[in-house]
Amino acid sequence: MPRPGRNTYSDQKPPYSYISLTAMAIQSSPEKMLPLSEIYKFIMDRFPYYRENTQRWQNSLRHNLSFNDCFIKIPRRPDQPGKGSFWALHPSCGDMFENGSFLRRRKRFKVLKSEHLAPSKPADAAQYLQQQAKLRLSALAATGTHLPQMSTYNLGVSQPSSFKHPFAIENIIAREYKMPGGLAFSTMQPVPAAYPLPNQLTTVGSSIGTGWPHVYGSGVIDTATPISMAGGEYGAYGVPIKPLCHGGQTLPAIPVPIKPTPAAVPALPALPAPIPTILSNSPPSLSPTSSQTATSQSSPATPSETLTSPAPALHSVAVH
DNA sequence: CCCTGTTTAGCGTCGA
DNA sequence: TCGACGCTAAACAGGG
Repeated sequence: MPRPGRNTYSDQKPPYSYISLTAMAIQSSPEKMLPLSEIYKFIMDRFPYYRENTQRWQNSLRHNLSFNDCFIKIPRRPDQPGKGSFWALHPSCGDMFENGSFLRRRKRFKVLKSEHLAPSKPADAAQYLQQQAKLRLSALAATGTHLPQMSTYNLGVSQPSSFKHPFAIENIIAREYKMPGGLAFSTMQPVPAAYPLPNQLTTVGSSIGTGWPHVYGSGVIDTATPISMAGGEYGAYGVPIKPLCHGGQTLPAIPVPIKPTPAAVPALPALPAPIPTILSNSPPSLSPTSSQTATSQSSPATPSETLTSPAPALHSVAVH
């Protein structure tokens, strides 16, 4: 199979499904939620391949957002003009890619139908979620807790502030992005968070999310290309082959899913559920399974089994 | 009008 | 072989 050039994959389809690409984009944002346009932007900035045929893949991507329960829609606040809603990852979509392949999930993520804890009606669900979020936020504020970059969902969960979600920008793109010491995100953020957190942290990922410098174009990527992880040079994009979405129970900041799913409020209530930590800490031993470069199709080039993640996210409903 | 979002359908690939 | 999953196309509705 053709091995993509060293510096560019512009003509090669990245070894990631739209679901994983979308998840990456969402997770790269400080708020853990992005409007559709920003998701497009993220993907196009990062993967030259997707700068073409936009009509095609964007349609597919939209399809995925609507079709997959792992994505939840978060409405804009009235004072936030703009088109479309924000999209976030469902709290329990954690181990979708546990098998290490980002082309094919082991199971499709589906929201649990009989979530006894959750309200039955969508409307109630949204309200419920909002309440939950409020509670957590206020609790957080009260304790002066430093929001560990992730989300309020991590609250209650014994999680060290150093926790880094697999989708965390650190894991995803940190490789080639040398964040200029805590670049403030605020000023460059084109789209205000739907539900800004009190402590909108500005750690690493901050500068990336939406207004991040065109890293790719800036040469950071093409020149770097240092990583040789499974799948080969895709590391150049800084896309973590492994750490991506696995067990992380991260969440969009204060999501208020408006998905028309009847019982669309699964995991949230179960917040205090322990998360299969590990992942984040999983040694960066992205074993260079090298062998073959992922060519989108055919072989997912299962990039490494290194991320031994014993516990298959329990509460994540990988029903299907 | 364009973008966003939903839904349906068909086809190819992969894994059990 | 079959079911699940992913990709693509397309139609349609609603909103800015």
